[in-house]
Amino acid sequence: MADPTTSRAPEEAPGYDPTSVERKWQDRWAQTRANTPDLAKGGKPFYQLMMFPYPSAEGLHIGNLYAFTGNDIHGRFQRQRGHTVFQPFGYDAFGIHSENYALKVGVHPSELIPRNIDNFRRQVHRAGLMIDWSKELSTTDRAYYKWTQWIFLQLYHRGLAYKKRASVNWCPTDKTVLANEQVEGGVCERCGTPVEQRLLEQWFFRITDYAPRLLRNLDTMDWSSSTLTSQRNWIGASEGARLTFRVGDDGDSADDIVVFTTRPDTIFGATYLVLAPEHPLVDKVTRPEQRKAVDAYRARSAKQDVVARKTSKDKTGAFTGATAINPATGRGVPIWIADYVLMEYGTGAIMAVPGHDERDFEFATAFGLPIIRVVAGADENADTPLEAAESHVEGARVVNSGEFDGLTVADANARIVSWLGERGAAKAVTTYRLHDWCISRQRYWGPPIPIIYCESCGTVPVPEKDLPVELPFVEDFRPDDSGISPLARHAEWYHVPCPQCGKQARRETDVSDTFLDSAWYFLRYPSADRDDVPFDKALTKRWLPVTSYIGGNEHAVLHLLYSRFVTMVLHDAGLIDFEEPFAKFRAHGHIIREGAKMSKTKGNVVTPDALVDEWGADTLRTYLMFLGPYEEGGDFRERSISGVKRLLDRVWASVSDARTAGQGDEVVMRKLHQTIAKVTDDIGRLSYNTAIAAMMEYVNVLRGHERVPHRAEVEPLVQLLAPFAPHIAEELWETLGHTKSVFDSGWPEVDAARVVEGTVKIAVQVNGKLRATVDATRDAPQDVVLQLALAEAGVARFVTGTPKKIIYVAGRLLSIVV
RNA sequence: GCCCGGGUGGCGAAAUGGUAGACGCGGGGGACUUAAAAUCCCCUGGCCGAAAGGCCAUGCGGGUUCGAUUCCCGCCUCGGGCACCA
Repeated sequence: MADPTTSRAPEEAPGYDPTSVERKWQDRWAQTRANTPDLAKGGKPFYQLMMFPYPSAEGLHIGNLYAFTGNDIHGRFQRQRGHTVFQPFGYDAFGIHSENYALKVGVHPSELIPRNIDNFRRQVHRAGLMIDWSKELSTTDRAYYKWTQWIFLQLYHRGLAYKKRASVNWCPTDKTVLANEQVEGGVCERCGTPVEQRLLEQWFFRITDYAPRLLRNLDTMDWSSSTLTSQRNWIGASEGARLTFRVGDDGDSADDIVVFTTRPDTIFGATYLVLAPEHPLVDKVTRPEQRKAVDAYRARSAKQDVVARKTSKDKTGAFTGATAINPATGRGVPIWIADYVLMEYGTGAIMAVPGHDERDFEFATAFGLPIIRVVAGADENADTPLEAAESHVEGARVVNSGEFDGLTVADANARIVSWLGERGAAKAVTTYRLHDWCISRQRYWGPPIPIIYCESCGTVPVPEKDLPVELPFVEDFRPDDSGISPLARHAEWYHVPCPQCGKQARRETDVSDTFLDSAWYFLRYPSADRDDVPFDKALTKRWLPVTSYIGGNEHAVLHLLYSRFVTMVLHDAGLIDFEEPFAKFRAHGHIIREGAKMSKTKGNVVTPDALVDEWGADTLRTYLMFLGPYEEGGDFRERSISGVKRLLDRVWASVSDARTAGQGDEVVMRKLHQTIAKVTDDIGRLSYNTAIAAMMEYVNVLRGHERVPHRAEVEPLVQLLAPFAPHIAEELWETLGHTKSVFDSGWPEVDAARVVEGTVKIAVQVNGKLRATVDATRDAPQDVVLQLALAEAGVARFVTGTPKKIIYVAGRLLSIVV
């Protein structure tokens, strides 16, 4: 870009040069530690948290910058409003992403990650974010993951960490375990090979124990409603009942099959039972003559890959030869196995009601099992034939159900549960869809799980004093066919004396899930420079829970739920005094480009570096926020960035011109105070785009006449602009003769008296159509406005007789109905 | 299939019951300039009309209301998430 200063006459103020202004203020902020608040003493603590990024090799993505800027504006605004604002930054640098990238380029992650972090830090610095760099952290720091392991131990000691055999996603081509996020539509996201299931011993956290609380607290939390909804759906509570069916032709066996259902009212229509193929009772109930068929089916479904299971919903199954007694009808029903029943949900067994469940209907049709109607809609009766499963509830009544016939679904539900309950065959329960959190990763790049296995002592947690269990340097960290972490190949590390008996023992070789790293980083930040504690008690009390957290909704479930869970556990352990980590959470939208998602494969990625070079960080920041409503995202169109640059140029010019002291023009000052009111309100609710538009409007008024602006007209404008464009604001604030930072200058006050207009335009409608506007005082009485309105030819023309009705909204509109 | 968002000028958008299109981009015209850039000013939803003015218009169809982009009912469509959850 041409340097605008060269063409200027010497007596004119120098033009706006973003590069030098931004460098100057970034350096000054660093020198004066301007963004490092005194966490121990600063008044009105305000913890503004942004989601820390995974430091990819590609560098900062424009989407990262969009997220950070939205936080930064809110944080800077709060600071100007008088809060001590803590806005830290860090890196979520462990995990499969780094590892896979390292494998691809052949550089060890321990070398790659610091490099990436340096690049991220540089880019974040250039963006002018108000970061307290004294508390910077990376989850890969020894001083960080030591405490991640400590968190594991806290859960372990409270009985919330346990090991069990569970299936993992296995890619036979890459010979590696895949996280769920790496499986797209049943195939490996890297090579496209169908993913298989493998059974491995894995560590789990008992998050399901906390499901009711995780769900209940949502009702009173100040979070984006979309995020709350996602969490509710993910936890997925279902109200229903456990019903017990006794095995055997006449219910003589000692075995009970317990099913879960949300529709106990339909039990009279339960014509068969289905067990998940891996259900523990399958072996026991299967009759000898059916053994072969059952075993064959179980073998097949165990081997079946994920793709087949996800794409084909055809119903398959096998008959066990056994029957059980329906506790409501007293009749025998056959017991089948089928993979449409999932072992992980409910009890792993269902009562099938083919008349009123689509899946059961398909299965019953395929295998010729009886279908009975037990619910009838308003225009149906007990004998209306069923063409398909009918699941209606509202206005429906129970039929073919003995003494319960004629009851509504809701009534029948309650009555049947208590009726069966008296005989010990039913119990009302709530089932959750949430599963326990599998934290094991058979990988290299993560914090080793701090557990030691000893022949004599069994599973022994690593004593706290021995933390961290350091991640050793392993040259070849490629996962292999064994499904065992590469850490097992490091003999000196792997073999370790038992902390209890001192005998030769071996370490757990799994590392923990990256989501565990990020489930507590907000607790660490205020104490990030402390090595002796995970988080300082006093600082934590003062700074947590997080005051304001703004992040992407892609983390609506996992990260935010895990963070809540870990916080609750630490609360229950008496380590912190709050159980919800984020007092306020807002989900921001996503940025797309020219109507399409930005992605490397589409080749439409824009890089922040190039944009900062060309336009300056202030313009880029402000432009990103101007694109659209922050909570909905925006469409990046580079051509329109010039409008925002023009705003900054005009503000620069106005301040440079403003030499006159005094009151300021009345019309301009009124607009100024209206603008202050709007910008203040808009930033508070993250409506950044309209705040910027309001400032543009004000600048249009300010520069509308051929006149020299007064100081009083521009000074508050600089303060309003500061959160969006911090560098230029500091520079202009200094130009205006201030020695303190604009961020310590406060926030302009609205003078309410100046905001109100003397006369206003009042819209006049006839039968709902706008016919004229009239000028009147804000509080003019209806009669006066009506007279004015009728004097308008455009109104009189349409008002022929006496008006039927008149609606008057003072200061806004007059509506005449004829 | 289920859940959550959207659909408004040429484009990004604003207005959450009260003058639809603020603000910005793009486009057109003009001023300044030898010229260009920059800057500044004016115009810019569609149709009819010389003008005054009128009519139409917020995905589609209904409804409530003096008045609906906004609230209600039914659909179409795009984006995101989940998916045999009993």
